[in-house]
Amino acid sequence: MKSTITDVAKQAGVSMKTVSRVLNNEPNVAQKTRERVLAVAKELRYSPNLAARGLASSKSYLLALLYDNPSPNYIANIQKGAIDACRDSGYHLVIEPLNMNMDDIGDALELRLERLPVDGIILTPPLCDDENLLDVLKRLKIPYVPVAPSREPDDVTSVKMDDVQASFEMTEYMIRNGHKKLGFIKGHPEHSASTLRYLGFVKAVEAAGLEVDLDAVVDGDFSFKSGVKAAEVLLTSKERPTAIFASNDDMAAAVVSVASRLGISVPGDLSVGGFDDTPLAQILYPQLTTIKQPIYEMGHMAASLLIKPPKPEDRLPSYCLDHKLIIRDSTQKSE
Amino acid sequence: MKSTITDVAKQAGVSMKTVSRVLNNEPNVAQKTRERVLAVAKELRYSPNLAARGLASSKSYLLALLYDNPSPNYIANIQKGAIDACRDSGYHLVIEPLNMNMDDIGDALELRLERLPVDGIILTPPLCDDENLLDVLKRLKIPYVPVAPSREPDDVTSVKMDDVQASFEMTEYMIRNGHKKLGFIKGHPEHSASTLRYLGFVKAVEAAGLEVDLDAVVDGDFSFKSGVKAAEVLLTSKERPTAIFASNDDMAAAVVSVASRLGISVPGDLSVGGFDDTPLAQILYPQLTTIKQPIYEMGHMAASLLIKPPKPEDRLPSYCLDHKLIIRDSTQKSE
DNA sequence: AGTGCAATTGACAGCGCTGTCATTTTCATT
DNA sequence: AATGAAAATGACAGCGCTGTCAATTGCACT
Repeated sequence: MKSTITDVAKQAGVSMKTVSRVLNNEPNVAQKTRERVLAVAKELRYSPNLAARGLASSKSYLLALLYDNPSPNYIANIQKGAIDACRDSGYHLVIEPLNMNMDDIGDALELRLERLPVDGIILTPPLCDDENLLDVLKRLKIPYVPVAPSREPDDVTSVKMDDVQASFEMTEYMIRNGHKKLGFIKGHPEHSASTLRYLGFVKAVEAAGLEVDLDAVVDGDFSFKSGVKAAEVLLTSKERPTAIFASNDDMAAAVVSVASRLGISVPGDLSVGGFDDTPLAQILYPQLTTIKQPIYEMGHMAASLLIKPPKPEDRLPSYCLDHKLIIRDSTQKSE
Repeated sequence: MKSTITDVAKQAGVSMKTVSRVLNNEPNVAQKTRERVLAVAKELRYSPNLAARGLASSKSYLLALLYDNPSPNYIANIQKGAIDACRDSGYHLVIEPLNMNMDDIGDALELRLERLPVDGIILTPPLCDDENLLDVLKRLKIPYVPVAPSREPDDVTSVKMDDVQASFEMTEYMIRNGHKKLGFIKGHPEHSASTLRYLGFVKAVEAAGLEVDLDAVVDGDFSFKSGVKAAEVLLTSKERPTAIFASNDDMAAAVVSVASRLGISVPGDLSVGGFDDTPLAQILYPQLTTIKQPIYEMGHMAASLLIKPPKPEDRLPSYCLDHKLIIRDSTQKSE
């Protein structure tokens, strides 16, 4: 039989309210009382009834993760991070896939929120840049945290990574390995990350006193297919690069595939770098050198910020989390 | 201001209880009354307070999805199916990643369930075969639906697909295309699907009056790497197969990759079939002919079964959902 | 010992809904 | 028109918790 707060109160010889105070970490409880209550609660394996709590406090103890991201991997990691953050705080995560292409996405969200009011929302890209959505959330006054938004809103805290710096590091790593002829494959032009990653590449090249060879910078759109096209251009040009940095793993995989078809050995004749550290990066042969985004960490941080918002005075406009350059087998020193 | 059931009751000129009955589709309400209440509810944009409902009815209107599956794609699809099923019934889905390798997985689950009691649980593989977990669920008397379990429990309804039949169809398709020398790459020996898929292959070969060439049946473990090894064996043997059926897409991708390295053209010289229809299957060049599992559908069905359990008299031991043979570019007629 | 103030504790209502059971209405049948 | 059973409706308590506010206790200081 599940025990209630009343059971704990009786057993500990205090009032329900005091038990409630202890369980919610409210101040003004004598240390001794607090310990006794905690001990009894543990003994009785008490855990509060979420519905009752929610009803009384008009909180839901629920966070929602909104997404419309084609990458299951990205979503899975964000989810995991958010769930882990929720777990210790008695919160839970509900997930809400949303379809970007529907015309009335704002209404759809509003309807969902009416049915299931949540205490906060995690917005993942590309949803975090949708004006309709943001308007609805502001109007409904629901706290939210955008993950990796294009433009940082000035009124809410967001969570992100530094694409420019990551891209800089990958490029610098290649240059440090003696590569001078560098190729770059851009991402989808409408994706803000594309610009940033290219920027980091340019910065690193220039920082090394080299020059960006614009003929070796090719457009792509993050798809494997576009990577194939780009790789064909780069690998059949007369001044073939010795290293190619693709803006994501799918395109990097395409480079490896095209190289293999053309009899160019990776990493012997060509180093290849990707971005994202998708499962693909380890499936491939050779395994891809790539950038691991702090996806899990961003999910974790976003949830934490919603559960325990920092005081207004030490609110940061955004939290930038650490990425990691993962060196695997697709890159090596230039001969 | 959010409206309550009382508002609707007043506006419709009935009692709260009648409104409640209408909203819960209970019988014994005059058709006229029902319509009136529904109209008012719509007008007021009323939607019930989940917490209050849960508290009063001691139901949670929450379903949990338990998983420890390395494939984000699989999970994402199950989730999507389950969520869509929940959406129309006022249910919501919370997700619970669980770690198979922890020693006290049963306790961990029990703890979670104490904190967040749910009305039902969807168990995905490989969790659905864990005795500890099943014991806990039975003891706690929480309804659950296993998805694609190895052994069908006799007391609960499960949801699955027909691996044997799917595998049979792929093989038959290859044979129908004139292939006589067929290679097969097995899956992980401890995964029940491996056996079933191999069985379907054997059945189809024999049904066609052919014989299974055991030299062309190679072990694998579902990983890309194991696929590479298997492909090397198959493609360098003197009696090279004209078609290879790999037990999953990762291994099929490995076959394509090895073939390309060896100068064997796919599908010109070699047809390749996979299983799962992972995103990889479409990323690859050529795109993989494969089997699409009804993952979304299984998630949907599992949730539906929990939300609205069939009457005991027409309970089925399991629901087998339709897979689909997806013919893409990695297979063609044998010359 | 007496005073005042802060720290601690408790009594109680009520969050929005559903379950129970009593009451009223409807309607086929005599 | 009278009767009875079934259908429709409503009154009310109470689910388990927290917010409000009042009551009590502890303690430093006269």
